[in-house]
This record gives sequence, structure tokens and C-alpha cells, in this order.
Amino acid sequence: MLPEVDTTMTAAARTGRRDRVPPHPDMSEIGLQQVLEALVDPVRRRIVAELYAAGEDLACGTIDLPVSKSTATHHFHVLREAGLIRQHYAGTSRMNALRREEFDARFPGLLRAVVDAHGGDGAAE
Amino acid sequence: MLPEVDTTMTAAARTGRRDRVPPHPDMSEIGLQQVLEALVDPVRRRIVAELYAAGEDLACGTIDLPVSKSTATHHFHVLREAGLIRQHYAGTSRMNALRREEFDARFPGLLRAVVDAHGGDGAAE
DNA sequence: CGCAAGGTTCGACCACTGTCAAACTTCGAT
DNA sequence: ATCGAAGTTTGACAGTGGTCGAACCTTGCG
Repeated sequence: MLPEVDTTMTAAARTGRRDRVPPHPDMSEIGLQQVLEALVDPVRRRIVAELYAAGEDLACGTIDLPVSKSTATHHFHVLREAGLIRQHYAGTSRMNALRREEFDARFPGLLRAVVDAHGGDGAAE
Repeated sequence: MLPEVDTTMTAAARTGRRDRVPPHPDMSEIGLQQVLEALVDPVRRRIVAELYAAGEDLACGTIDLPVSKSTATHHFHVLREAGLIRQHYAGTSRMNALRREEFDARFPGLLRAVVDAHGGDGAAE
């Protein structure tokens, strides 16, 4: 289909993807073990807490983390695999959002409890 | 009081301790990090879940774990240090109980959320 | 086109933690 | 006094996971 390649289009547009979107697991595939392993890391918990507080999509860069870019990528990956966040690209930036309702349906009260405790604890914002 | 030494008494009784009691941290000293590190281990979560279900003190031996005794000791130690359980000796056995109310006051909803999720998840009881 | 910005992938490294066996301690009972 | 049961302590070992730098890949823009 569409044999003529329009070079003015971006690669994403050419392939029919407005936003590249990495694979997200279904909530039913997520286990508690995985979730706790994700939340046990302070950096990841900080990400979750900020997304929770923001209540909307945040670009990666918006959240400043005390680690290198490659490590940050790693953390976002873990959070995504644990069903905690949803990611999609917008230009060169990656947007992140909490999968709040979904997650709460699967693990009622857990996210709230952790974020609350995180705030009252050594949040160091 | 009672100055006459009754040799029929146990050493614990003679020294005025009915039960030896290891040091327990105050809830205010407990951090979320510590708690999550404690709960992230499946064996420890299993212990917590069983104590939660039992609702009363359980001897170490009552809870059968898929690990050696020394490892079990380690796990109970971690749980105690994280403020999750209270321990005391009764004879040669160690009794364990959840510090439920206290813990819930410090981290509202957390224990409940984790135990609930644990049950619905790969509890493998 | 060519370049810079923002992320990703890859390898390597290091600290931490769960695990066990062996030796030791303490209590209860014989 | 002695033995067995129940835990503890210690030391060692292996696997895992967070960390980084370097090289690479896209996208947006001049």
C-alpha cells in the first residue's frame, strides 16, 4: 500500500504510528512479587510518588532523578513491566503516567498506602 | 522480693524474666524503605500472611517454611527489625505475633493491602 | 542534509541479600 | 547430669539488581 514514499513524513508517520508505544502488560499478568520489587527501590518510588501527585502525564525530563539516563531508562522499564506506569512517545520525549485506576482495581489500596507512607517518610522532595 | 532462691525455677524465672525478649524497635524509628525491603521477600510475606490470618501468637515451628532453620531465623529477624512482628520466648520456642495495630497506625492500609494481594496472588497455601 | 537533544542498548562492575552447613546455646525432660 | 529439641551465630557462597559510560538510534529543526 502507498508505494510512493513521502520523505517529508516522519518515520513514525510513515509506519502509521503517531506515537511509538512500548508493550504494556495486562494487569492480570502482574504479580504482587513484581510490584513489590518495583516499589522497593527509592528512585522508582519517587517516580511513582511524583506521578501520583501530578495526576497527569509527565515527560521523563520533568522528573529529575539522582541517576544517569541509562539507569533512569532501566527504572521506567521496571515500572512499566510491573504495570505501574503507562508510557508513550511525544516527539523525542517520553511521556509517563500512572495506571492508577487499573492498578488499584488489581491491588486495592496498595498504591495509596505506599504513596502516603512515602510522603510522610523520607520523601526528600 | 522473694529473696529465697528456688532452684526449681528456671534461669529465666530466677533472673526475673519470664520470657527473654529480644529488642524491638519503636514504630517511630521504622522507615518505609525498611518495611518494603522486609515485605519484598516471598518467605517473609508468607510469614506475615500466616500471622495475619492466625490473629494470634504462633510458634516459629508452627509456620513451615521452605528454608533451613538458620535462614528462617534471619527472616524473623528482618521482620522484627522492620517493626512487623513481635517476638518472645516461651520455653525453647519462639513466639511470633504481628504488630498489627501499631503498624497500621504508622503505615495506614499498607499491611492490609499487601496481605490481601498476597492471598489473591501466588499464595500457594 | 546534518546536527543536537532525548532515550535506549550493551557490558561490566559492585554491593547486597538470601541461602546453607556447622558449631554453639538454652531450655525442658528423662 | 545428660540428652534432645528449638533457635542462634558465624562464615562462606552464589545470584540478583542498581549503577555507570560508551556507542547507538530517533526525532525535530535549522
